[in-house]
Amino acid sequence: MEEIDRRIVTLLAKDGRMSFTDLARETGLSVSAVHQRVRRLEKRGVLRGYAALLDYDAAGLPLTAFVSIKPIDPAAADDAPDRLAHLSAIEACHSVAGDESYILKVRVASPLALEELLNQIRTAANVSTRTTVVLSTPYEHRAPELADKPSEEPA
Amino acid sequence: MEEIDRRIVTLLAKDGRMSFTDLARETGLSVSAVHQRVRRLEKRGVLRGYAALLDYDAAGLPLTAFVSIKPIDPAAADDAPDRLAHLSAIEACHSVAGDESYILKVRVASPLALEELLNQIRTAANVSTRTTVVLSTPYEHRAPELADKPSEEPA
DNA sequence: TGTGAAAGATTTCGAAA
DNA sequence: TTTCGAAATCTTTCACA
Repeated sequence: MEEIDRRIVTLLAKDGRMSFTDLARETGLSVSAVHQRVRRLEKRGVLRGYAALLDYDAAGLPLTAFVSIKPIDPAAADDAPDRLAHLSAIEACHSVAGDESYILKVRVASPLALEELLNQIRTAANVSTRTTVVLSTPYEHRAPELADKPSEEPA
Repeated sequence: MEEIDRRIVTLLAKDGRMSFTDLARETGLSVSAVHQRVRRLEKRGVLRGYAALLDYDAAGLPLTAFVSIKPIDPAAADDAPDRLAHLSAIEACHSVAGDESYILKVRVASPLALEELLNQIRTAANVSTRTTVVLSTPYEHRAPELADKPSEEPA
């Protein structure tokens, strides 16, 4: 990925609705050239999609938490992500190194909803949970600074 | 926030570039009515912005980690988020309940870059760190399911 | 890969209900 | 808060360098 593509990706990471016209102006390319590059980045999977960023308080999901899970039966097949995918309160699932096997990020409406969710997680995936409640979020979803040589792999 | 707004927010959370024309069709409103609602949701802050979702491997930041931090001097002013804001590798900063005070989500290019980042975090905020490395991410950034009564507060 | 141009969609905004 | 309509912009594709 070259400089121009990195610039395009950075701009779209900051403003996912930026127009091709604006991208063209910012990059010094023609509109069609930018268009072509964006399509290529999408097809390659570098740009995975676009999303609106929400205010979760206003959206009725004011309680965020990180839930670390550990299998109760370490011998059982590890398909926790699949078993939990139907729970829409789970925004993300990361497999992690360390004592526990996954960290889930969850968003719920209330402490009661969190309690119910934890029960669902435990029974659906046969895991124990350890929950860290988020009190406030100074910042989130910041766009990264793309460095010099992101993925020099051949197509 | 009423049903239609929730529908609009949900649709934009899934596809941040959906056109007003499509939103209108999905909601049964006219294009301008949808347009006005979106603008109002943006002004109210319910829609906080739009972002492209990246493939961080392809973007050259293949290493994700959660860094929990704890102040070395518990009596010092707690301004860690401000002191860390300049580090662009930090994607998010959550104040949390529990033994540690913040959880940071970071994205870096390599283990070496992570080591350097941890040093910067420790010196910039005078904290100790505990790092959990992400091995893989089954899913992330899933759109929430907005419930019946998200924020019934008066304007 | 790049460019410019043209056709077709979309966005935006004022006025009316 | 909604709708309609028209002007301004944007998207998309094409032929060609």
